[in-house]
Amino acid sequence: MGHSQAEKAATHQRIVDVAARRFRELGLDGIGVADVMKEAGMTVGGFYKHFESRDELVTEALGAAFTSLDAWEARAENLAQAVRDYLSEAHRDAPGKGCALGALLGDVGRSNEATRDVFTERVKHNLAFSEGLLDIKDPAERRARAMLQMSACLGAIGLARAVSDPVLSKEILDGVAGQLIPLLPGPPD
Amino acid sequence: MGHSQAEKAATHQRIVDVAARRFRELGLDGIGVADVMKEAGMTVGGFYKHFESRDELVTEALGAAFTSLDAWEARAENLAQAVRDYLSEAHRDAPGKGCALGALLGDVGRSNEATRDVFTERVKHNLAFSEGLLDIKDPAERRARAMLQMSACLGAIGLARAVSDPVLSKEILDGVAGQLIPLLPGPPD
DNA sequence: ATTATCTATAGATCTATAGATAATGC
DNA sequence: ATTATCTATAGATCTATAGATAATGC
Repeated sequence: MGHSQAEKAATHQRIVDVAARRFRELGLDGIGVADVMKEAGMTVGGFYKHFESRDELVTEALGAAFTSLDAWEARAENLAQAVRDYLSEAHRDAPGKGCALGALLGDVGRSNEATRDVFTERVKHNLAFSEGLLDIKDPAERRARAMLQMSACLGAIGLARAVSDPVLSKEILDGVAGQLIPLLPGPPD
Repeated sequence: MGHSQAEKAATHQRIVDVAARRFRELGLDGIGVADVMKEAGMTVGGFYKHFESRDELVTEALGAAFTSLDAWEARAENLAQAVRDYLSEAHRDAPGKGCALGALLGDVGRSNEATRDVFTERVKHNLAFSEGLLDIKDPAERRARAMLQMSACLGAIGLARAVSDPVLSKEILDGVAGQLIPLLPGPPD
């Protein structure tokens, strides 16, 4: 108790990291402030010295979930491999460290403006990145193609997580990846 | 009070219909038993003469949301028009009477087995229907194509609802529809 | 007699705050 | 002196149940 500014900053980061993982696993309403604090090694009372409200944690954790995934982008120059990684069983089974767009798509649609703004910025960012890698002349067509790929990946990972039949789940991952990869530029390997 | 069996059946249907609409609008955790009952014109006390638990209402309402949409299928022989209707602003803005796959995709991924089973059956049903309309020889390719279309539609409607920028939202609906429709059989109109 | 519904409430859980405690940092 | 954290709790909300009431239906 009565810790330093440096410790407070580290604590803050721990809270946000726990929330970023748990929100992706359990949904934006799936875990309460007290349990997030407990997992961060704290008790609930300290929470409001770090955040104005639970909503503020949601927006900050969503942003953190996004920036923690910038590593994906570095590897994503190979778009085909990026699609395979995205539509993998490993990603399906680890939403807590996976894509927050896919994990929280539905929740964000029912969230407040601030949360939807954070989400929207990431959608724009990812679309721009994707467009930059596509080998299509017409800008409108290129942008539409990027939107198709994003939509298909988000829908497929959501479906793969939702269906209770593991055979169907794998079929969706592989089937959609198989449909998307031929649409991409670069050497088909 | 002390109403007839016929009235009870009508009441039951009213509860399920309210829940089917509200769950799609607000998420599976977005409305409580008491509020569902109030909107159905009842008080909370009668609920457990109709359902063993809240979870039972969820599975029954999800099933009802699906069967209430069989009307779509009748009109969907024209696949291109079905995609346009699905990826329309009208559908985006009325999740309560729209596709429950799209509205509840994320929620179902975190739900219990019974709920995921109901969802899974509908996914299989819709895939089989879609495959039947596709003009592709190879069965595996035809099935994968149906999965791509479903994934893209679910992802795009989810994105269109999640982003706070209305221009981007419309762009996603139109862009993805524009990418999907040329892949469909039938006269391009 | 049975039961569909109502009012009322127990018990759990969640957000947010109050006040105490023990460190930091001027 | 300030503050980061703790314990404790107020007040709201949610699921589920108990017991009363007024109809149905044998």
